[in-house]
Amino acid sequence: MVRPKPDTDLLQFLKHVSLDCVVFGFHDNQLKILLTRIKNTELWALPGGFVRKEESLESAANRVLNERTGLDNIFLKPFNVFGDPGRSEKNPIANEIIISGVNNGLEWFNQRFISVGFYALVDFSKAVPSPDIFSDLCIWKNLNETSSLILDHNKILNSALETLRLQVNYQPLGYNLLPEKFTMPELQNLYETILGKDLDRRNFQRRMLSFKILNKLEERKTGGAHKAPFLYEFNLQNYRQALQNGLYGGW
Amino acid sequence: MVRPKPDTDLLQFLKHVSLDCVVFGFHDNQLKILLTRIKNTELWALPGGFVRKEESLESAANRVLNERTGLDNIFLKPFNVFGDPGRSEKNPIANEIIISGVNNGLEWFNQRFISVGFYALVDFSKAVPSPDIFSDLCIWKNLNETSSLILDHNKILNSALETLRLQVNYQPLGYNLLPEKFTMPELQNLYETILGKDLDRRNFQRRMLSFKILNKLEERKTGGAHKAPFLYEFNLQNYRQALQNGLYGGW
DNA sequence: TCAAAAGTGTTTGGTTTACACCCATGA
DNA sequence: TCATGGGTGTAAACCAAACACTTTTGA
Repeated sequence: MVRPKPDTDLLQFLKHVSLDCVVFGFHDNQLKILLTRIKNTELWALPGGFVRKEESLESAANRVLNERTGLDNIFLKPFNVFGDPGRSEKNPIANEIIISGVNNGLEWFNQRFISVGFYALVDFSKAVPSPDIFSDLCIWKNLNETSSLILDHNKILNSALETLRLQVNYQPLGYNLLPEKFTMPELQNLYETILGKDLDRRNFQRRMLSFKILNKLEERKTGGAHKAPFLYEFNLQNYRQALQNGLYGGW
Repeated sequence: MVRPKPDTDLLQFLKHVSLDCVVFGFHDNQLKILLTRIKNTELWALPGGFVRKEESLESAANRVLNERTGLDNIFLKPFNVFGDPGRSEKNPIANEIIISGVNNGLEWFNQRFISVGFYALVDFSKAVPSPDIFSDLCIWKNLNETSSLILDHNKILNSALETLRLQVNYQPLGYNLLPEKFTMPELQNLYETILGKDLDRRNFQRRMLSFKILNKLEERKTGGAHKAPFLYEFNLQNYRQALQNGLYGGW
């Protein structure tokens, strides 16, 4: 097997094209975003990368996310393109590049980039974040801790959030963001967090169950205070089917 | 004023990046798509183009569409990115390029392209289609006449259609696709065409009016057979407001 | 034993659906 | 004059919002 050249050989990538990933996870009743901290700085960025000359965009995104999370077969979708001239000017990574002496690094990062934004949904409990060669840290942040990212990454993040909200009835959010087994309150909390509003506990449950996309398990989630809630899992077959038409309704 | 260099100078554009436009119009109760026919062939393509080095993606799309339709301020949105390796191999335009002797043309068209797909909504009655330098014809086609486009343009078209259907409650489709004054049956027909199913005439009208986004005019549309229907126009202020939350409902 | 979370059920009111009826127009 | 399309109205079915009561649990 031929080992891929290391990422420091920038000539293997398409010029002018990059990708940025907004990786969503859910933990402690909070929507989390995966961020990297650029080496020798306090600056935060979305995980991103470039596209190899013989690689599809989706493969590139998968590769990048695999490197950042250790996961395979991540659920991801392109949601927008960011291509304003000047958007990638003064990229702080360029400084890091100079320091680490990557070949043609400065020239590369001074290009104008058209960046394809992907959003990804991952199981928080399974992801193992790890930084790339430009960063010294890669961790989950709460949404309210993402206020000043580099370049136009806040714009990209907001665009992803907007897409997530619009597609809440058309994408398998719960399936990808929650562990295999979860409780109804956890699922509700996820929806409340994404939609940014409270939902009635009883109506939510009735509605969710009416979709016939959940299997109720015998087990309950013990350990927490208060009454132990039942565990559910997704009925994948019915779920995919139901999403074809959208989980109709305006929450 | 400095005149822009002619399009035959390909070096003024970003490498590896292109854009393809799915332009929708509505006429004779049919959804129409703008297509170009490649010179010296019977091959049809979506209108497309490249991105100047100092130009935003949106400006590039606007420029291309202005050239193809004569219209300014066209409603357009990026809806997807198409970047599979090989998608732009064997581009039939390359032959045309050889014939017309464009500088570096063959090399240019043999690149791998990441193409940004835009969909546009235009008033059929106002657009004046005209071909680009690679085509000898630019005309409206019905959806059912678009079966074998070049490269992956059918895939792009289908993706645009899917987006249109998903966004039917969130985008000002009627406002951009219909003339200023239109009848309720025309509006209904537009929705039926996009959604691909029949709607009840009376319920459609009640619902549309309940959104408060239409001004009913005194005039009626005369000339057709049968009872003359009233004309309406959009109440732009209310329309924009209403679209913020989506025209709730599952048709 | 009590506050807080979770399971289950019911009432109510608005919305959507499925219709019926009348009017206008050109063939 | 009549078939067809358009304007207006209504009853029934359905669904979603609001709310009550009971059960379980750890502090």
